Amino acid sequence: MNLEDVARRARVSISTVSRVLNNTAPVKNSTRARVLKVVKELRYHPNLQARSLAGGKSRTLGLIVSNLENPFFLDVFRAFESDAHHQEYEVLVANTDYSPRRLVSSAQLMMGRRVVGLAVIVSEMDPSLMKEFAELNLPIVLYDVGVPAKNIYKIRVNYEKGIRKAVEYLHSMGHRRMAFVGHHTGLAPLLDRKKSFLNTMKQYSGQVEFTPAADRDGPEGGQSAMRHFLDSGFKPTAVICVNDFMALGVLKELRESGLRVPEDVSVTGYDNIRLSEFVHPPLTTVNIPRAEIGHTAFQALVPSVEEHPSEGREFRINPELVIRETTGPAPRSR
Amino acid sequence: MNLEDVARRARVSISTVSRVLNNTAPVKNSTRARVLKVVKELRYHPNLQARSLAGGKSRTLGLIVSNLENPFFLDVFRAFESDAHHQEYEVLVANTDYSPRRLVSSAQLMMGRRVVGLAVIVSEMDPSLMKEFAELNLPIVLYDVGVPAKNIYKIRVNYEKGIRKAVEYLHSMGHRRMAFVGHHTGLAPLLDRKKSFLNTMKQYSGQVEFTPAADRDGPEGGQSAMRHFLDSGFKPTAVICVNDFMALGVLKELRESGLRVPEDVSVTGYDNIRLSEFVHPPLTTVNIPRAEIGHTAFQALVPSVEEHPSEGREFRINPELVIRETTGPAPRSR
DNA sequence: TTGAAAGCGATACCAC
DNA sequence: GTGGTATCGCTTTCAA
Repeated sequence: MNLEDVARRARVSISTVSRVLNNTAPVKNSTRARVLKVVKELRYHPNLQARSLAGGKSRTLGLIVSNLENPFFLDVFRAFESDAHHQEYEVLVANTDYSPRRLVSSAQLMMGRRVVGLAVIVSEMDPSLMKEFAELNLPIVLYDVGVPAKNIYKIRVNYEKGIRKAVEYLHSMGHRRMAFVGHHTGLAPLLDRKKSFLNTMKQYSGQVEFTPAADRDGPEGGQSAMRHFLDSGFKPTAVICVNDFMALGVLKELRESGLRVPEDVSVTGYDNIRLSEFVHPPLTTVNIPRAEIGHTAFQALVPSVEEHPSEGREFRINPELVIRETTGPAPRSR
Repeated sequence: MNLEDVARRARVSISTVSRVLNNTAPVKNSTRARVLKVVKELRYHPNLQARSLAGGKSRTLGLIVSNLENPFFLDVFRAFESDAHHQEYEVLVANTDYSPRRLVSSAQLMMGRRVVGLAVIVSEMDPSLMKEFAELNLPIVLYDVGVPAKNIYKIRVNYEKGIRKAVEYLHSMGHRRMAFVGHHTGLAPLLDRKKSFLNTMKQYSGQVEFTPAADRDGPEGGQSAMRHFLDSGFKPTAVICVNDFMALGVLKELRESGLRVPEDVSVTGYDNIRLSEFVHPPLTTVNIPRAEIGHTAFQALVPSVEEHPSEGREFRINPELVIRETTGPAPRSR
């Protein structure tokens, strides 16, 4: 069903139908009513594809994330989507599961859909895609990764600072044997996080032992990474997790191994997802303002009239340590 | 940039470009190569809106859920999306936050996008929308709600049976004071769940006290509902939650009130989300096969060639009790 | 194997 | 106020 069907039935031209549907020009009240009536009767829904093709616009934004299952990304998505809806934008979401291949195909889908702005909140990357982004004439927001360009706005978290805060805190509590649980260390941003840990630890070289391990993102991955440490014989008194989602699994494995948290082992997460308060014990973590990231991304893509048209091309976040109950003094001995 | 730009540069007609892009007719190898080269150089991405407009098709499916934050829906989504991608379908997701208004607008968006199939996995409903669904000429999958019609496939969970299993189990463990934690009891399917609880309890009338409470979906809602019980003076020995997500909050509130689980209070969830194994103690719950729901929904919308074209118009799920560690014998006294 | 031209369902500009 | 029509970027006959 299309405009013509409605027009015929309402005994007007398609132009008029279009006008009443879009309020794009004055229409006599009686005809407007007639058209509206037919629209309702026919349950007519305008073809949005055709509309944006003809109009040349699209009010559609794209959002690509690495893992929707991880509440971190979900929270960013929700803030972004909420802003978008308030301004009558529609958002297309894509999930990559940390796969560069899927990142590329998602981006291509978005471009094919002619989104008017694209937020890429991922950890993986593809060099050629990056180059394409920079050459594109489309506002883009990049998180964690990416080249600079006039159409590209960046959101960065000073991840290292957060890690350092966690490590220093643990060290001050007497911990001298620490482990790092990460995932996808093949991906640059995630590798950097591991390096942040390693670098920070080197400051204590000689007095502190440390080692990293990696597994899938998620509780299962965290659990299996923790099991790896336990099996390997390296028994840390503190475990630093790359994110809260994995920390959930670390806590479980510890519990099942008969180790108490924080008496025997301290654990820290990263992100401060809401779940981190609902596990037991409540998780010590590093806060990253996910909603703010979502809002900022939206702002960068859709510069509001009131606000200054994005002065800076970059938004930096300083993470804060949130001390709860999974951390405590190092045990006397092991 | 469009087909014409590519065509001009490759010195062929747009028809030819279209042909190589879609493999829709034989093209001389040399010209094909030339076209492909230009496509790459120009970083050309076909306009998908135009494509589906011209083609009349769309390979896009719609999925509407009530609350993506609740892992139940996320799991359904992931299974659905995974199947879709394997068959080169794209999926549009919408989240309603249990709002019938948002359900209607999401559905309208999907219809405007001309999806070729729509899965509606929600608890809220709108009568007029339902009627429209039934009149539509579009395959639709409904979960938990809905009218019958030839284009409508239904997925139903025998929710009551699950509740009954939980209640009977708890009763057999000596529990005589039980509470039910739900959310959005204004919505029919959710109200039904509460009623299931109430009805089941009536069988034990005289010997068992019981009461329901409701709050938002999610851990915070669960916590606040549990606090309500505690404050009200009705101190249940067992708490049955409408879903695992809320149970997370119930566990927390109990812990913070100094009540032990399951020694002082038993708790059951519903859904068997993966997180239910990662909380402490691991949650006793009722399993609902979320992935199966996602797969079934996809199958119903996109009948595969091999399978029989969906014989039944309905798929029923029998939930199973999964006993873990949040349930135990009722305490001697309180 | 390739090109020309007729739609697809809207918007928007130009007349009347 | 309202109608006619070019146009958006593509697919799909139909000819050549």
